[in-house]
Amino acid sequence: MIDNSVQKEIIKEKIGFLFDQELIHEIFNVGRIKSIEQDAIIMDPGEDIHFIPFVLSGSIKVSRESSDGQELLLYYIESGDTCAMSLQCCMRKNKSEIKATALEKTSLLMIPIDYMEDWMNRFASWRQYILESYHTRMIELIETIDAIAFMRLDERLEKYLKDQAKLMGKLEIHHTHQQIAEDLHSSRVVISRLLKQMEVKGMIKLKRNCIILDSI
Amino acid sequence: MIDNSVQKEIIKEKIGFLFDQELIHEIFNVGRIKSIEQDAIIMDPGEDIHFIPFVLSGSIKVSRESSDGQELLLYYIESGDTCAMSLQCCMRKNKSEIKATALEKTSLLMIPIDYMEDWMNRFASWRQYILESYHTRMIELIETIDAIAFMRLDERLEKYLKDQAKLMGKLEIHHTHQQIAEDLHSSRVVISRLLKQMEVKGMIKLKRNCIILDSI
DNA sequence: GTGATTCAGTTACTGAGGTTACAGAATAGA
DNA sequence: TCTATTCTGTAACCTCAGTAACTGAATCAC
Repeated sequence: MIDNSVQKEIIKEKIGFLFDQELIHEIFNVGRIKSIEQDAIIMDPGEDIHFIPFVLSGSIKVSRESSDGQELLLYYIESGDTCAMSLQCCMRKNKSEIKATALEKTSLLMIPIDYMEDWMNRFASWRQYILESYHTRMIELIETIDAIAFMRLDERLEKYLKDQAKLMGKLEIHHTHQQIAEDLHSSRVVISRLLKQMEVKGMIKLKRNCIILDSI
Repeated sequence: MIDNSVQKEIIKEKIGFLFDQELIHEIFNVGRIKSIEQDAIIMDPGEDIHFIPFVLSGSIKVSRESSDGQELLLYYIESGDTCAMSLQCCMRKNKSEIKATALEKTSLLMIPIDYMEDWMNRFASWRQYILESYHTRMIELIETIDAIAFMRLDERLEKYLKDQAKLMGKLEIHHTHQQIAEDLHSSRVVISRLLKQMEVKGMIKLKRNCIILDSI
């Protein structure tokens, strides 16, 4: 139960406008706040899911892992959003299909899955939110498919850097080439090569652990 | 309105077990049956959506088109299923993001979008169905991402042929190499090359307009 | 049947991106 | 300060898949 008034204010600010008053009260009653450190793994493929996480602050990276441990970034979840995949997984008590990692220090509102079905039946605003959430993720998955199917790696890299900059709200990106290679499911050498080309073209500046964009 | 008793029987058989009696009656009242010829385009990117289609018989191929007209197969919709993408598109009166084509002679039950929100509020079985539909499509999209990100083209081709055979219920696949190339977003020459390799390995037999699988 | 069209087979070539290997720069830790 | 570790740059090489070009086989239209 959330009885800290500061936390209540944060919840109201981040997701309050989405739901009716009654639902907000129930959220206060059953929700828990959880703080996540940067780079902590929130969810892993095959894990059981018992809570629905709402992002109050910070951001989450959702990625897919192949059987032999290779990764691919699917989409980000920002403040006010939830992880649509967990919703139905929860309702069927399924395993997770994806991996979720905190991109920065992140604060989550955790709702036990037992309330999902009840809220689905009682609150139109909840239904609306869940449906929109699903829809947004579908669109983002399709965007990801567009990228890997139709774009060359240099274009995907450029998009990745810009997306990352937008998400974090600054032009410096603090990632190693290795990390970027994993997100794009490529290799470090190739990413270094392409980044160097972008630097020569004057699009970015390269430092150790840091890429500085010219513009978004 | 559906007053043909044969049609009613078909609907009951295909989707009746999913919904309560009252909802079935409403479906009879507002639904229309539409017959689609093989290869007919049911939906195109950018098109307005006014109806939700349920597949009663036949099957539908859903694909994504890039800006310059290249295609990529996303997933199939079989009897008893609906097109999740259209659901939310409808509710927000959005445009389609995808292209849907009939794989064979297909019979659709068309529901005007105006009933969506009302049914969402009134029928738990409808909510359940819609959520499951979204979830299934998400899983399939992720499977598609797995394929294009982690698999080589020869593996994808093999999977494609087997999926196609399962879907149509027979080992002969009546496609030209060109069609397969489009679905997999590759080129005809490459597909011909890989198919020939599969034939040499004894996995398939090749005829004009027809590929015969050894097994599924 | 005959010509036109569509489909499939094949060769030669190209290029994007992955791999291996190594070296030097930056940083952390003692 | 000295050493160990991590990160980046670069070169040489390889492979998968795409492209262009041409051929013959199958099928269609008349």
